Amino acid sequence: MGTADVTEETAGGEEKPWGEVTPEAARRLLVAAVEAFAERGYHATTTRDIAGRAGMSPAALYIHYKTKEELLHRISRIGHDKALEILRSAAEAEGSAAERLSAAVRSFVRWHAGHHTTARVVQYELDALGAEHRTEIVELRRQSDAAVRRILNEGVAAGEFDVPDVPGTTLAVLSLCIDVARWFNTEGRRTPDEVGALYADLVLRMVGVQK
Amino acid sequence: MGTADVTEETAGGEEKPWGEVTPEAARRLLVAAVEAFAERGYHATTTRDIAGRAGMSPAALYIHYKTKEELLHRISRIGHDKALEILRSAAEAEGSAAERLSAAVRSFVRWHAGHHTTARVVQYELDALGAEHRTEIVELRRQSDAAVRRILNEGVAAGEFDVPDVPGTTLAVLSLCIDVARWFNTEGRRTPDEVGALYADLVLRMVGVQK
DNA sequence: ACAGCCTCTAAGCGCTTGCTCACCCTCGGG
DNA sequence: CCCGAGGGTGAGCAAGCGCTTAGAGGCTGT
Repeated sequence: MGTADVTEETAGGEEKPWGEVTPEAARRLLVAAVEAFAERGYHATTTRDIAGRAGMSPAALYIHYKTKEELLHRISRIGHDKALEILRSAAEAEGSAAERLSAAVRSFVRWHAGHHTTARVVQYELDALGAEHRTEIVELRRQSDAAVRRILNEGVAAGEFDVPDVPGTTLAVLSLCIDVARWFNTEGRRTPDEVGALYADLVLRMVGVQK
Repeated sequence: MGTADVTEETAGGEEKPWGEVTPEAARRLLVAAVEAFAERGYHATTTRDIAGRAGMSPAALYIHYKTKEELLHRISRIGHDKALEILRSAAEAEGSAAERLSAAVRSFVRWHAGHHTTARVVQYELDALGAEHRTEIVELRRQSDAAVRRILNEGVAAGEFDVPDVPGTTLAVLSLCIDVARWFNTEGRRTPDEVGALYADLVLRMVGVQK
């Protein structure tokens, strides 16, 4: 089955939300689930609600997904993959540590703001996953942590950053970015780009870079 | 069995865990609910689970609380009151803006780490409240926002801080502090005091204060 | 044409949920 | 001694839950 790669790079303009989910009906169900989970939370969402949003009968869900938890897992997995990829591609680019940190925070935050419904599910419904699926996802988060910590360490080694507590600052930077998914609102006055720029600036200050 | 052994005293203030909840049985139920909500979330917690943790039958809950949602409201209200009071007393103290900001962040974070089970319910189960209760709580959060923004504005006016975007930075500071409740773990290697100190330092850097 | 397959539905099963109700216990004041 | 009041319980109700099953409908290849 699975054709592969999850990576569909958002080049410049177009963006197809969940293109990698292949049977069209399965994609509709998944999109409906993301909306419902983000709005009411996993446990408060019923399978009937998901199917209803997708314009299908409750039973249709079980043709494409074994359980409601599998739906959450798929969402969480794809979302984490995408978030991690975004972080990494910025972190592994060329340039000074300050430039890479700035780019990583900017794009990571922009994703959390722009896809805040998905991000909310991805970041805040982790406990609803079964034990096995959860450990799989936790491993992905460890990799996000490692990516950020690496930039900080390199910045310190190069004398660019002044960071007394690298693990603690790594935690704080990621926490700051992730929490964007909680408060960001499309009707608010800031665009994802603006929040990304603001946060990149704030994080550079946290590591002692003057502008 | 359960004696009132839960007394965690924070030096510097008279504080009994949930002393203001008056019938003893009601207090036990509320403490049980905080634990359960923090562990599994509001919607995944059953009234039977809460009653069971308090050593009572499921029906006992309804002698002291009209609904499960009222329990959440009581917890949320008391928790927000306490968090806001902690923020305010630091914010309205004497001293420079930098000193007050540092103290506010330190104590706010310390509370979120030390009482992370309560804080998790208070900060992340807001959507589970009914409409009326939610707007009441949202007003309290607006006041937290105002308290922090005031310090930032005063610091900028006094020339202590360099903050281009005061509302945005206010949001970021509060977001950073609040998210502590999500990741903090008692078994981790940091104490609430250490996290508070680290975060106070990071926030001072965010507003452009050199140490 | 039609068999084989996949998608989707109507109906519903077994179970759990939030919550209720009739009744029992304990206890202080006459 | 009885009394009434209020905290507590066992049993259980109506509703809603995740999920299953039997079968209808519509493609495709021969």
